[in-house]
Amino acid sequence: MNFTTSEENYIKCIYHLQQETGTVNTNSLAAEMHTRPASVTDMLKKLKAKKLLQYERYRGFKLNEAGKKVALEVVRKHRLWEYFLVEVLKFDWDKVHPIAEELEHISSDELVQRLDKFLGNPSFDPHGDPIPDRNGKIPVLNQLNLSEIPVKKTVTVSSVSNQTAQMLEMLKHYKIALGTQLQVNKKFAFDGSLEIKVLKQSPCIISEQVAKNVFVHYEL
Amino acid sequence: MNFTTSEENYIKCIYHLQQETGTVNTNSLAAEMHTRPASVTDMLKKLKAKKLLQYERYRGFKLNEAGKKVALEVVRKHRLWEYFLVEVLKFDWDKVHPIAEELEHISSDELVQRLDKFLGNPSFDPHGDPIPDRNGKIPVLNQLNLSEIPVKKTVTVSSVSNQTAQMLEMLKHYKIALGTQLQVNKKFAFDGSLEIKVLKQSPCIISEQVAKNVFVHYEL
DNA sequence: AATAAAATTTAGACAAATCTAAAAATTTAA
DNA sequence: TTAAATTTTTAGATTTGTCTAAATTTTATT
Ligand SMILES: [Mn+2]
Ligand SMILES: [Mn+2]
Ligand SMILES: [Mn+2]
Ligand SMILES: [Mn+2]
Repeated sequence: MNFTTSEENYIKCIYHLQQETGTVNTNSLAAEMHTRPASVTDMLKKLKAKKLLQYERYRGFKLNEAGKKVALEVVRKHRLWEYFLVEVLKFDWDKVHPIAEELEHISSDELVQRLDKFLGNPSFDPHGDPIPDRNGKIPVLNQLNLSEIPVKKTVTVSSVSNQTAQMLEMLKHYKIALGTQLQVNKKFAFDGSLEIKVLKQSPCIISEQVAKNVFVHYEL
Repeated sequence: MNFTTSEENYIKCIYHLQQETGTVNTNSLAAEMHTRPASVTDMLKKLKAKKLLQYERYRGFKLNEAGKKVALEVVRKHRLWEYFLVEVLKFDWDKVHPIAEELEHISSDELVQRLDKFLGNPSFDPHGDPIPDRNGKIPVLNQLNLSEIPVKKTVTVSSVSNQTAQMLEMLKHYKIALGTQLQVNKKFAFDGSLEIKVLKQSPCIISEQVAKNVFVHYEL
């Protein structure tokens, strides 16, 4: 089966939303897609006709197995292209999303296979998000939230959940990127802020809001 | 100004046709685009409204300077991506056209700049066609048709004008690719066929029809 | 349980890109 | 120089994806 760019964007968006909430509703999908609820309803009918999702009117919806498979293929392409843009073409990691949003719709399967191979079958994209393999299998990483780790423990930044330009700009300022090693010096109970020490940088303070969006891993 | 995929495909196609014939007519464009004359007329109105071409109804049409500029940008992207697919991802040269036909519509200017730089600012695509530079300037190569070169002169294959799958399959069989060095041993007046000797291969005979589509260059 | 509020869908419209069939203009040829 | 053939355009539909405004259904609140 073949899908339009618009269908693929909806499918991917539904996939991300249902990862968090199980079942998805019309308004939140409309908000996420920057479109109108009526447009969402129209598209839901098409995707249901193509047997990609469970959907009863007024009842919410979620992708079935066929839908998830399509979503994972698009996610795979998106993240492989992001990896390419950052690692090969040397883009900053906060500039690649909109370009990958276009590249993910290029249809050739062989292109994806060869790109994957050329890149060395990477497991994570430049934002630390896992790249599904050709079978849709997603690598798991035992990761913790930065706000929850013990002090004085050296950890490695593995992903960032808020990927807005504002957030990424802020992380760039702190010189925090994926793979950056750091430790928490002190936790302030008053507002949940943290003093952290990034390797080779002087200590600095980050808000709880930032910390909540940074995930790290460390050896046990 | 921003253009749709469909507009870009029409513009590119008009560009190629007017290179040969000066001014283009509705039916030949429809044939080349695998569409109907009525659809061409519809698109011509849009492109004229966007001031990309000279067009009076029933009178034929051609791109103006603005239109040529757009065409050259699309051609540049197409050929850069083909170069990428062959040289970086190791696709066979006869497989890349349909993929580049999609990739050429990715809109980011910075992507094109970085891709060009990463590839080493190549001047010719895998089919030997020149790649316009960022200003739309096209490199010229002093080339001759294979059917016209003197015997026993070593020449280098520089481009192939018929790029159908059938032609490329045939050239692959003969082990002729861009950059291949060869010489003509003998010319047969009867049917215009040639005995050629490809470097490191034993001599073989090619038809006049094939030779007419192969262009070569050599030092004077 | 009745009513108000919120969420969702339907109805109807529009733009882009395509098509077929018919009309109009141009070119060719008797 | 008319008539025939060819080319091109117009008229009117269709599909996809979107929208606004109105209607419907569900959920929350008195
Ligand atoms: Mn996208
Ligand atoms: Mn990403
Ligand atoms: Mn194209
Ligand atoms: Mn080419």
